[in-house]
Amino acid sequence: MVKTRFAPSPTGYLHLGNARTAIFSYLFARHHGGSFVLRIEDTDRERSKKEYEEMLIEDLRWLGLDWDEFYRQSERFEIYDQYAKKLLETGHAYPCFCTPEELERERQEAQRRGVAYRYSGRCRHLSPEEVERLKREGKPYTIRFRVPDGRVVTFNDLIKGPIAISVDDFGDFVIVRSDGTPTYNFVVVVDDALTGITHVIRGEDHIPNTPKQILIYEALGFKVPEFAHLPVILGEDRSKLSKRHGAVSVRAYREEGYLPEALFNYLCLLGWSPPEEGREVFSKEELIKLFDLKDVNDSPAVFNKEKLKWLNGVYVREVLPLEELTERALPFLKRANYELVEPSYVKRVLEYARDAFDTLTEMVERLRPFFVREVEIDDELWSFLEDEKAIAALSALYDELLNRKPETPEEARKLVKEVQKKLKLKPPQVWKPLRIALTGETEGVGVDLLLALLPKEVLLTRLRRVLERLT
RNA sequence: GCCCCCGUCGUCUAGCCUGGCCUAGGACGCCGGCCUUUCACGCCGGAAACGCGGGUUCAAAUCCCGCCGGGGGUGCCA
Repeated sequence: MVKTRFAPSPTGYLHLGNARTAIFSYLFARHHGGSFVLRIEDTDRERSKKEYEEMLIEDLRWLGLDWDEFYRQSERFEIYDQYAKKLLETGHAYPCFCTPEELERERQEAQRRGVAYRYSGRCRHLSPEEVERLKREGKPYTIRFRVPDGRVVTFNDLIKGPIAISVDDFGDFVIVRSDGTPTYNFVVVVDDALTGITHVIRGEDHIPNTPKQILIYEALGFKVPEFAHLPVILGEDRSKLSKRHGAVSVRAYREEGYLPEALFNYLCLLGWSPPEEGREVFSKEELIKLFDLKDVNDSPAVFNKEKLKWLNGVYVREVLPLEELTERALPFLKRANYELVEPSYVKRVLEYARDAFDTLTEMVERLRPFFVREVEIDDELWSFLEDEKAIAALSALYDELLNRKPETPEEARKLVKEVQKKLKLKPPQVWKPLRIALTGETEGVGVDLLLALLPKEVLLTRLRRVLERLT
């Protein structure tokens, strides 16, 4: 059975790149009817924070992911100890008493000579007696993995194809720190092996780690899983997507009024393409059905906010059921402190005006005239209203609305047209002042919608205030 | 420096494995038009790419080599 995992470290918000990795791992597992594990990689106790872990989980859930198993590495230290001991016993690892200062010197020396740095292996050959003596003296030590000489580790990456890396590129590496905590390359193997992960799907920045991990798998007698390394997500300048590029956390997009379904869908389009050409809008269920690692592109993708915005708009106006869209919209309208935020009313407005915005924060702006009681009109716009014809049109409209409030946009257009004809005006001569009177803007959603949807008394109040000031 | 990965329109991508169907297809964005009470939405149309140089071949985006460019790694971070 297929089993994948997503293993974030709780050191910050859920990054878009990690979110995509999580999504691909999730889709792959679900596609194969397998299971998906969430593992918190908090072995670095300095940087790991409980709050981050909570936000990570919340964001993952918000995106629509669910998992079958959950655990923290910080709860499994005894297990790692056990395996470290085993490596020590079998000679695959050894204690290293080199101090950070000594290692730093080695590193600088290597750099000065222009050669690749790798640990010298100085502690490799300490006799058991020496080790005992140093330990008794209380000298702190790390545990290093003994990398076999001259080996070339190969693996067949499911996305990149065959990869071969010589162990000459790295020296014996630390698997247990001097404070007794295990390091990433070690625990990742123990956990993946013990929990039966069949496919390790992660970012391509982990490719250099893979041979180290394969050596540990072998030393411990574990079965080596399949690996799939996803190309990274880039910013506009083609460097790895980071804070410098603006909003890069799932949280930020959530707060900006993006829908989880759209973000999920968009992230999938970054690097993966559907087998059937020409379609880009997919539900999670469809993605589970269609997703395959063989359709993942092996070159990095630039994150394009414009396209995400467009796709979000597609979800807003076409995909989400009206009921659902209303639910999502309400918190945003409430947060804006609008007065006319009543669910059934909001639903009715969205029914007609959902094609006017791409994101929910954009909605808050664009649909403002529907939800506030009164609108402000800038001085410069008054000049358009201080016009004989405009005044005539507005007062005629006001009189009509008094006893004939239109219930649909069609009725509204009919009513305005009658007034326009009667006063012998051109359409814009009545629509434009009416728009300004009702919204304080020169552009925006259809005025017919406002006439049909806005409560009668709100409509009349706005017109009355304008007319009072004009006459 | 060394190691690894990558290189099709501005961007996401299809095509590459299994050369000819590619006059290189789709999408976002951009430009123009239509619709229209405005802005959008929608519809129609357009500009826009095989990094460079060598091979192999009747034929190369597709296969091979070199170069250039970009990215990542090089920790007692993950």
